[in-house]
Amino acid sequence: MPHGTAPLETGEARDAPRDDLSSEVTPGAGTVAASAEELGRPATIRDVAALARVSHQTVHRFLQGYEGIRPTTRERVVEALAALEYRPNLTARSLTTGRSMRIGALTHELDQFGPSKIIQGAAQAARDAGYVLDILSLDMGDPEEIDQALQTVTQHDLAGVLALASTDHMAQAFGAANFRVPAFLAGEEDEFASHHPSQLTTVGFPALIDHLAELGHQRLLHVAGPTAWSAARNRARAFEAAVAAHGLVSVGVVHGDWTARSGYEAIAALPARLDFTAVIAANDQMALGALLALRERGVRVPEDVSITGVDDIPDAAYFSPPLTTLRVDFVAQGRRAVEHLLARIAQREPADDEALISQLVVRRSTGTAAP
Amino acid sequence: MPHGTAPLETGEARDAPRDDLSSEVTPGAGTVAASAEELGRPATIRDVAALARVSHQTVHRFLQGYEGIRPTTRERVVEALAALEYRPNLTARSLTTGRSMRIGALTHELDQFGPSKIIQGAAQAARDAGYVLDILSLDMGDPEEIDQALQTVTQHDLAGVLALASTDHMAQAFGAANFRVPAFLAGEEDEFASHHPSQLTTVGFPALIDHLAELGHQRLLHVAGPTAWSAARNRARAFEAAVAAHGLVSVGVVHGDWTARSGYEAIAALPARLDFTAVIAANDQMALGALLALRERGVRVPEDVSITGVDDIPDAAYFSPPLTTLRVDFVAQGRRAVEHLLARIAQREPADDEALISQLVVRRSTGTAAP
DNA sequence: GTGCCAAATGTGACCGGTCACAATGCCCCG
DNA sequence: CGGGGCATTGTGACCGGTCACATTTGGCAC
Repeated sequence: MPHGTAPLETGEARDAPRDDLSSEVTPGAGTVAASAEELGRPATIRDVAALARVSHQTVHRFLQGYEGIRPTTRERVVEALAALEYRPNLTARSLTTGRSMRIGALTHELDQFGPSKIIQGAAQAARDAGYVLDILSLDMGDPEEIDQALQTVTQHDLAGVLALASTDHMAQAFGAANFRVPAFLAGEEDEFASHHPSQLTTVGFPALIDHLAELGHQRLLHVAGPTAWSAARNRARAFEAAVAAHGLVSVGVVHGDWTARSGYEAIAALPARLDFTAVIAANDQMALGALLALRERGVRVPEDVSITGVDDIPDAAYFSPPLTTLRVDFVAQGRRAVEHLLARIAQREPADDEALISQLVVRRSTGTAAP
Repeated sequence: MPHGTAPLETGEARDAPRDDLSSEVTPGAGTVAASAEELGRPATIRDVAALARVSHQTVHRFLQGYEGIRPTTRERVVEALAALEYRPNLTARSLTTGRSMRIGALTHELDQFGPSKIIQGAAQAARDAGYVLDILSLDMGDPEEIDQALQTVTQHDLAGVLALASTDHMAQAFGAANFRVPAFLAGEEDEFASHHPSQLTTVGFPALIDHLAELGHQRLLHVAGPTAWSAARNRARAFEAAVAAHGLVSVGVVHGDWTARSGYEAIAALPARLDFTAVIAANDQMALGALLALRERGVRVPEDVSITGVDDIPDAAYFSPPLTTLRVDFVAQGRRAVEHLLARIAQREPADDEALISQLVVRRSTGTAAP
C-alpha cells in the first residue's frame, strides 16, 4: 500500500529541481510538493531536497549538524523542512546505521513497587538520552514463553537489552540468551552488605540494626523475600551480618514472597509465645502484613514488638503505626542501569557511580524493647 | 561499520547459487557461508537463498507461509534457515511495509498502582499479538517536554499509540498531537456511573453505597482524587449519584491527590467534631491515610467511622483494619485498551467487550453506623 | 582573465525485506 | 510431439536515510 502511493509524482519531484532555476521561486507551480498537505504522506529528505532545490545529501548534512553549508542554501533547507513538516524516519535510519534508539527492558512483576519504580527511572534516563524503552514483560515460570519472548527481542533490533527484575530465573534466561547486542543485567546493588568496612555502620541494614540495638532489642526475627530473588538473599545476608556484628541474636529467618499476605502468614504461623522483640521485614508490604498479624494476636507495636521494613513505599509513612524502614532509591537504580547500558553501547567506560545508599527512616513502628 | 563488512563476499554469495549444481552438495567449499559463525553477522534472506540455491524471493515466500513451494526446494530452505540461524530483521520489514510491530504507550505516574497494572496488562496483550510496548513516560507539567516527547513518538514509526494515564493534561496533549497513526486514549470506563439503570445497584459505587446504607450510614464524606483526573471525576460523580439514589447525605467532597498523605491531611484538617459516619475514599491509598488520621484523632474504625477505598490494591487486605473496597481490574483495562488499538490498526471493528465490573470487597473497615 | 584548491554540493549504491512483474519449468492434452 | 496453461521460481526496483566517492562552485593569487 505505501508503495503504490503516487510513485509518479515522487519520481517527478526527484528530478524536477535542477530545471527551472530561472522561474519563479514561489512554489506550487511545478510538481514539487510545497506543503505537507500537498504531499499527502510523511515527507522524506528527497521531498525536502526537491523543494529546497538541493540534493538529498545536502539536506542530510544539514540534519546531521554539518557546518559547511552556505547560508543561502541552509536557509532554503530550513524553510523546506518546515514547510513539509519533515520528521526523520528512524526506521530507515536504523536500517543503514545498524543502530537503533531503542532499549529493550525485560521485566516481570511490574506491579511490585520496586520494579515499577526502576522502570520509571529507566524510562526517564532512556528518554533523556533520546532512546525509548521497549517493555517486554515476561511471565516467569513458563520457560517456553520466556524463550519465545527472547526470540522476539532479538528480532526488534535494539541498541541494547536491560533486564531489570533480579530473580534467578531472569538471570538464567538472560544469561542463556544471545541478544547480539549489548546487554546489562541490573541486579540489586550489594549496598546492604557493603564491603567497605567504613560504611558498615552508617548505611543500610547496619544502620537499621544499629537503631534497633540502641533501643535495646536483642532477639530479632527476619521475614525475608523469596530466595529466588537476589535482592532477598542480599537483604537476608546483610541482616545476618549486621546482627552478628552487633552481637545480637537472630531467632530465625522466615521466607515470604514480598506480599503483605506472606508477611501476615509468616507471623500468624508462629507459636503462641514469641521469643523476639523486633521483626525485620525485607520489604514494607511484608511488614504491613506482619503488623496486622501481630495486632490480631494482641501484640502492640511498638510497645511489645518493633517492626521495620525496607523500600519506604509512599504508603509506609501512613501505616498504623507509620513504619520505620530503609528508603531505597529505585528510580536512581533504573537510571543507573540505563546509563551503564548506554555506556556499553557507546563502548565507553561507565561513569563511576557513587554508592546508592539506602537511608534509614525512623517512624513509630520501632520503640524501646520490652523488658 | 555494518556496511563495510565483507561486501565482496556478500556479492559473490548472491551470484553463486546457479553455477555448481553438479558439484558436491556439501557446503563450505564455495564462497557461500554455510553457518552462522562463518558469516560473522546476522544472516539475511539472501544469505539463506544462496545457501539453499534459490532466489531470495523463494526464501521470502517460505517465510510468509506460502504453500506452493516444491518439497525439495522447501527442504533446502528450511535447512539453510536453520544453518544460518536466520532471524528476520523487523526494521527492514517495517521500512517497506510501512507497518511496525510496536505500540507506543504514553504514561506517567508509573509508580501508581493503577497505571502500572494497566501497563502490565497492555504489555501482555501487546506481546500476545506479537507487538512490543514502547513506554514513553512523560513528566506532566512541563508542556515543552510533553511536546518533545510526542515528537519522539512520531519519529519512531509505531503501529499505534496508546495513552494510558487519564488526566486532562494527557488527554489534551494527546488530542493536540498528530501521530499519523492510529491512536487510542484509554480513559477509565464510566463503569462507576453506569448508564444502564439495571446495573446501577449491582456494580461499582452503587454497590458500595448500598453496602453502607444497609449498615445504617446516613452521612458520608468523599475523599476524591485530583480533579484533573477523569477517574477522580467519574468516581466523585458516581458517589454523588449513588448517594442521591439512596437518599443519603453527602457532607462534602474533599480532594486529595491519590496519595496516603493527602488522605491523611484531608481528615486531619477537618474540624474537631465529625458529622459523618463513613468515609468513602476514591482509592485505597487515600483510605489508608484517612485511617491513620482517624486513629490519631481517637476515632475507631469501624466502630465510630467506617472507611472504604477503591482499587483493591494487594495491601488493602492487610491494612489495620483490612479495607472494604471496590476491586478494579486494571490488567483487563490495559489488555482491552491494546485490543481496541489493535482493532483500529487492523481497521476492524473492536470486539464487543462486556463491561468491566468493579467488585465490592467487604472487609473489616466497614461496620454498622454509630448511633 | 586564468588557474588552483578547498569548500560546497551532488551522485549512486546500499542496508534487508517486500512488492510487482517476469520468466522459467512442468504436466497434460490433443 | 508441440503447445497451452498453471505451478514454481527468479528479477529488479523500492522503502528512506546514510555512506563513499565524484563533481561543481567560489574565492583568491597571479
